Amino acid sequence: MLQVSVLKAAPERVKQQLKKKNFKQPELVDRIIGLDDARKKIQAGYDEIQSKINTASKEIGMMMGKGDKAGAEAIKMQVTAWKLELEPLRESMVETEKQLVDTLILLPNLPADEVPEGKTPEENEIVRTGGAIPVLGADAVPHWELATRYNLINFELGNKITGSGFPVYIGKGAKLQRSLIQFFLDFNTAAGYTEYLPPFMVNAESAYATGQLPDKEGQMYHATEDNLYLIPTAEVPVTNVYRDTILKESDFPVKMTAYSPCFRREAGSYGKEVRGLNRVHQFEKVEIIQIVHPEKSYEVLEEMVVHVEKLLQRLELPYRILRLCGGDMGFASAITYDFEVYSAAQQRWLEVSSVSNFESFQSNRLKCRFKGADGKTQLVHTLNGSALALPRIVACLLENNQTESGIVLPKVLQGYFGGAGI
RNA sequence: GGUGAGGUGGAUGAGCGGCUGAAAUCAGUAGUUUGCUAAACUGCCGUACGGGUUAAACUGUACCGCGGGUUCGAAUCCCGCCCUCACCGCCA
Repeated sequence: MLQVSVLKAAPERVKQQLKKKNFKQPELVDRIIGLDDARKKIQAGYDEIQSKINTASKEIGMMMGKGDKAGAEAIKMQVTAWKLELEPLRESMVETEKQLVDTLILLPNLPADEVPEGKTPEENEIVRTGGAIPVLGADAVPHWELATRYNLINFELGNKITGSGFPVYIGKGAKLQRSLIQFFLDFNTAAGYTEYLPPFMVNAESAYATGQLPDKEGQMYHATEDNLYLIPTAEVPVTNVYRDTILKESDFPVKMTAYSPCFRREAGSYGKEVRGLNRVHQFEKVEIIQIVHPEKSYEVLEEMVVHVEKLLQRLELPYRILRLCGGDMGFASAITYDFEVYSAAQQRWLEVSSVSNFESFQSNRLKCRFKGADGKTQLVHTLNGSALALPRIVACLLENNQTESGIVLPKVLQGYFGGAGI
């Protein structure tokens, strides 16, 4: 959620920025400013009357103490009259405030200056690429066939137990998952991230604070009996560690990493987009999160991008880093870098990580602030990224490293896996 | 699932209709002092939205889990909800 003060400081510039994000109702900016002004005016009137009532009530107390019953009664009459004036003001204040928040919540975060213009994924900017795209033999097959051939993943079994999009990992397939998780967590903690193992379900308050509610309600599985949501990413529980807190500058940077399964309903997908591991309802992911001083967030963003890049290099996978264009970015993000790895058998790029700076958009709802050197509290900046999401990494590892005699794993995984390949 | 207790500022915890935005202690912070380590003493130390100021000072309102109610006046009384803890039952 944006701060009203940001809109007020430069409404026209905000509208321009919203346009870049492909937001269709820039007029809401003026509406919000109007509502805020109205709210202030109403509150000023309300406060004034309330102040008179408070003063009068104290007088009554003193008169009663002195035994001046008649005097007290006279003031009581006056207070009753004021209270009648107060009621409509209170109603319109609550109503205006509700409208203000309801409208403000519709505005996406503003894109950073370096975010490219554009509306579709085709307009994303390729920042750099790395690794070599392997040349596969004519008999190369996609990962879902390899998974079956070596009995690593059973998709049909998942259908039986739960439903489509819930793959069952078996034997070496399961161990590969565990190896990757272990490797990622080790790599992240070595870089100074503190490991968390968070709850995999969250309450509505937490889901709201990180922005999953109300925007993406349909995306999450909801256990209605207990009103809890299955997390779509570890970002939700882990970022909420710092909900309603005021940090000191010396607490920066807060660096957290967490493994979790992620649950996503992913309505509306179809065809080869969802084949095999390309898109599933439950998958494993290791997330990195930082909470930092606002002046440092872009520096930290670069650091996180390099960190994720190193992971891909260690895995020896061909990758590319995209800077998303305004129209393709997420609602809460000020800038996002997507990481894609090349799936050699499917001959397409698959997204495996997304690193974003939310600036103060998330911390505003999260109420995560810090007290600066000047003694003023202000909002922190939050950033997060996947490091990494497993399914598509597994897809590429299988496809790109397939040989006639089996699948060769990158060196970095061999120790974790307990073998050179499958 | 049953029974009981309770939710107060960063923490512990007092207050149980007006003198309480809230004692005290601890932590934090600024300073004084003693030769260091350390201790003692003194001041400061909640958040949000307003007014005010170059900036402060100062000042209005709200907030003692959340939402209602009673009252001239509520942290304090009443109702509903949420949550936590303890014991019992069940269970990994």
